[in-house]
Amino acid sequence: MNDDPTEDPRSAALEQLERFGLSGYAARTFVALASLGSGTARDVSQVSEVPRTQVYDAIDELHDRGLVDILQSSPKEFWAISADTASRTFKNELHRRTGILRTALNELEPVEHRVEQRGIWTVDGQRAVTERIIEFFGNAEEEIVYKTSEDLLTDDLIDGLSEAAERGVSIELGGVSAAVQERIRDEIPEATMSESPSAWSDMSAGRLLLIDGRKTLVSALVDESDASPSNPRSETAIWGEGETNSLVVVLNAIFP
Amino acid sequence: MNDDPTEDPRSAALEQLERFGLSGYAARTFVALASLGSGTARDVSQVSEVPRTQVYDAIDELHDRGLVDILQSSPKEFWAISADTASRTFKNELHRRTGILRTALNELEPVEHRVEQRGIWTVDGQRAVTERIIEFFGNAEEEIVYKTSEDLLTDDLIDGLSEAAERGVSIELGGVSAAVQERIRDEIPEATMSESPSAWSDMSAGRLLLIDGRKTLVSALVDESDASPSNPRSETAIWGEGETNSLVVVLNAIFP
DNA sequence: ATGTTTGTAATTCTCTCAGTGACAATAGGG
DNA sequence: CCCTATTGTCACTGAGAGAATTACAAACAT
Repeated sequence: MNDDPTEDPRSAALEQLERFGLSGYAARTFVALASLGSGTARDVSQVSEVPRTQVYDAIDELHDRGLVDILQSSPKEFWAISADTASRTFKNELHRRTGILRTALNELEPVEHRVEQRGIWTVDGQRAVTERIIEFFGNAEEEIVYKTSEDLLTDDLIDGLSEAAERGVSIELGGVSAAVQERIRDEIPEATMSESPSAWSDMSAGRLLLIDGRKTLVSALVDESDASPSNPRSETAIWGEGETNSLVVVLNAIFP
Repeated sequence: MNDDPTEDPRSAALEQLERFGLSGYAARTFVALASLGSGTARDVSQVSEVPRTQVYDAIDELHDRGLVDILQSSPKEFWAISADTASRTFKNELHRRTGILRTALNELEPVEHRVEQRGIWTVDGQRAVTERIIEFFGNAEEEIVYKTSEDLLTDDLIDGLSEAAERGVSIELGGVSAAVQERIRDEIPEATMSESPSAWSDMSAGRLLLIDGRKTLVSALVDESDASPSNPRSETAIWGEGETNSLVVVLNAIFP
């Protein structure tokens, strides 16, 4: 995946546009028009390497999406909306659609979304692990113990902790340096913090979460074979729920 | 398109998930798991009508996206993240990706994004027309004259006007009732407003925009053949730019 | 009038994904 | 311990979408 849009803007834009549902031709046509400002089918075809006869279909697709305006003349001329307007357009559409998805899924969701006592579940990927932790923060009722490698402590997570604290959940946060402790004390004054607590200091890096003594999650950072410099090394986590869950039992024993 | 997620949540969720890039099987599997909470391949297969043997691939896809966790046992058990977490996950991803797209397109964009003097451009669709108007608001330097059917005056547009007003652009807003005028005066005190100005009152509904005397846009609402109750009747607009542009000349003559 | 450019349409090819079946590994029950 | 049902993996087929090419008529310029 091309994550650095300044390095190869053309292919970065192409990738995103296609993943937003445009056909390959439509994406290439739009990128061509965006760099040209405006032009005819011929112009577009030359810089985009889309067959000229297919430019018209691509333009239809883009016009329907509101990304391109058409000048009815001969030859027809096409005009791409600005970068800012384009990303605004997408953002609006996607915002609307995540809203639809949210309510739809909430309609479907069963009342009890609880999980079995036994068993250890797996989650992979830094983003997914973070999301899962935030979800667990939201379910906490009494106590959160969270020890983390400092660079994994994103704003999302701090927000989640902060909300839990406001509900009256006691927070114990470990692994954070004195400097960051300072910053967090502003947002979550109730939290107790430590720099390198107990057994955790031994672990290379990763996270440990204990909630209400009955739900837990541990993660480790792994160097993958295809580790690219842009892509942060990925994370693997396991979690379990329930008083008798083996993972919960073990971790409760280690971190009293 | 299924726009009302409370009416048929299942198909609404399916549609959105697929448009976010999931395969049909993955989408159906996730919806099944979301209503089940958790279950085995067999369970999923029964409620989703995905062939049991394909559930595993679908789960892989979902696990990679961070939407499903896996219990390594026999039989394997699968667990869907909550509706809120799911929509959060998508929103984050899409936010990130629109950001990439924005910077990539800005890199590509030519310095002069100006359009020819002659020619009349077309835009279709309420959303696209609104976006175009906001874009034009952003380019205004001295004066905006905007007459609109009241129900088309969304918050987006008011924000755009407000920003322009802060830049020192004079605003003349027409077609708004006394009640709405009140509300707007709070946000844009500089604007002058009128209820049904000059020739505009004759037109059924639509919008008229004049910017700095050299750019203009007119729109009309059209009842389409396939007009569904959910889908608002669509809008068609034309616009032109330049002192000598024929549309600009005509409209400047009508609205002095 | 004539040659070129432009827009539309029909056609072929390719690749992804839905859908199906074979088969080995595993679990559970007698 | 053996037998049967279930589970997970793989390989295959077929249908459909989209990429790419060609043919052709209308519009335009000279």
